[in-house]
Amino acid sequence: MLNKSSATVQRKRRSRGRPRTAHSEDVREKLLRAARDLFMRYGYRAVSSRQIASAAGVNVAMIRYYFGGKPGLYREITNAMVGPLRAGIDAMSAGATQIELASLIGTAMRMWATNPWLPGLIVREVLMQEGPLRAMFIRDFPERLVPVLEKLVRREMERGRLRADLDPRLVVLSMISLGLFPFLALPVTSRVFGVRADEAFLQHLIRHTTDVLTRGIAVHDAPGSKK
Amino acid sequence: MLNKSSATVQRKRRSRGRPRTAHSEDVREKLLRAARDLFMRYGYRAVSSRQIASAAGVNVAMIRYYFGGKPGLYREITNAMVGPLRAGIDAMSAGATQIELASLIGTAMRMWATNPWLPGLIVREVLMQEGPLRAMFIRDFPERLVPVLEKLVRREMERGRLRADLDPRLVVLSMISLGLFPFLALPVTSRVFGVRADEAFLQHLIRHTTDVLTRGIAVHDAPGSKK
DNA sequence: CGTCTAATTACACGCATGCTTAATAAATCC
DNA sequence: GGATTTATTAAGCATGCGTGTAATTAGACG
Repeated sequence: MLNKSSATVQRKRRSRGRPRTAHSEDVREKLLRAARDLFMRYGYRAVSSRQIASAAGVNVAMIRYYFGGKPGLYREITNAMVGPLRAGIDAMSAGATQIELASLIGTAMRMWATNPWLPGLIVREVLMQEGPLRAMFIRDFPERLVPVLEKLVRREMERGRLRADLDPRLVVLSMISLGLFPFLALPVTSRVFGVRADEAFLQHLIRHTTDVLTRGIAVHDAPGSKK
Repeated sequence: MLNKSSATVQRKRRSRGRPRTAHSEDVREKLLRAARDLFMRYGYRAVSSRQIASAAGVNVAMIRYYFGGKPGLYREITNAMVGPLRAGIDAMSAGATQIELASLIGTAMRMWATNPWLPGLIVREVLMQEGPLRAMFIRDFPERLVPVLEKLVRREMERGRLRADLDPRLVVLSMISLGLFPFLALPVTSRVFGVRADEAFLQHLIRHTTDVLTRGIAVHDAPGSKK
């Protein structure tokens, strides 16, 4: 009878107040998950609150209710993703004396492979002019990481393990370039290079990268000794 | 007398119709310049038509008048910037037999230094999910450039100039990483690494990069000969 | 049972966006 | 010199944005 009154609709529209079964944390969690996916794929500005809410299947106002607003949601997500990385840098900064340069790149690359959103997030926030947290990111990453790496490189040079005729700062830059860019390019790489981004490829890539880098910056003192 | 009528204002507001002195191409040019600066700095989505018009000092409607709309303006700009690069790739694809791999990176790096917006533009359009021209960019760049480079690398391997135990596709990836990323990072690099982005630094960077790359991927057949 | 709190919805506000249109005036043409 | 074309402006349109807010309801507490 095409009844459009509100009394008998009861289709998919949820009624107004508090829901019957209390699944409180559920909404918060769903919002976080949807927002993480969208923000990491398209960036902060390109994703709207309504898009996030729609993807999470909840009302828009819940963003304000749980996170205070769109920036609060973004901050929550970035903090969660970036915390372990920051901790890693700090740990490296503390015990920098017993770290092997060659294994460091493998560690970093494993980090990118485990958290595939991180390279894009860092590049978007740090290198492009985008993102509302740029200053924080720059303070957290390049300004903390680069001096540690530079000191490491200089130490290895003094010990005669790295070519001393190279500019240590540019060696650091090359390390970051080789270690980070392939993961930035991964979505395109898999199509253009015809490779699959699986564990086997990751091992292959790490071996290749460390190989190319070390045979470039390592001193060739005894070229015929180790094959 | 606080006269607010339109007859005697005559301040900065231009009168409605066609301007007295015909500076027709001027407006078009000013729009292109302003749009190029803004688009390259902040990306397509983050820049509004009104921002561009305001920066160019012209009316918003002129964007539609001259370019049909915001996408038309963007297309015009990207085409102009990307044309020479595309031509370069095609030329390389044609006469790929007499190209030296080592000098190629220097050429590319000089290209980035001359057109500082290009690396950011390419990364934004190709690697991130952003940008309305992503498909076109992918077809124009990685899908055209990568096979050419790969063939070049394989040829150099067959000639015994490059290590044959490396994966040619990953060598190409490393070349692109080392050649492109430093220019992506340039705005941050200059602050974090404490360097100035001048001609001297460019030469230094090119020398360093080719050095690191070639001593990594080149065959060490006569290690003691050239010191 | 009455009150209070937590969780959720619908709605609307003000603003910015890209785009369109009508009006207008100089330049040009026949 | 009247008609047409070209270049420009102001105003407005629909849409989408982030954010508020009042209403509503289930559960908790006394």
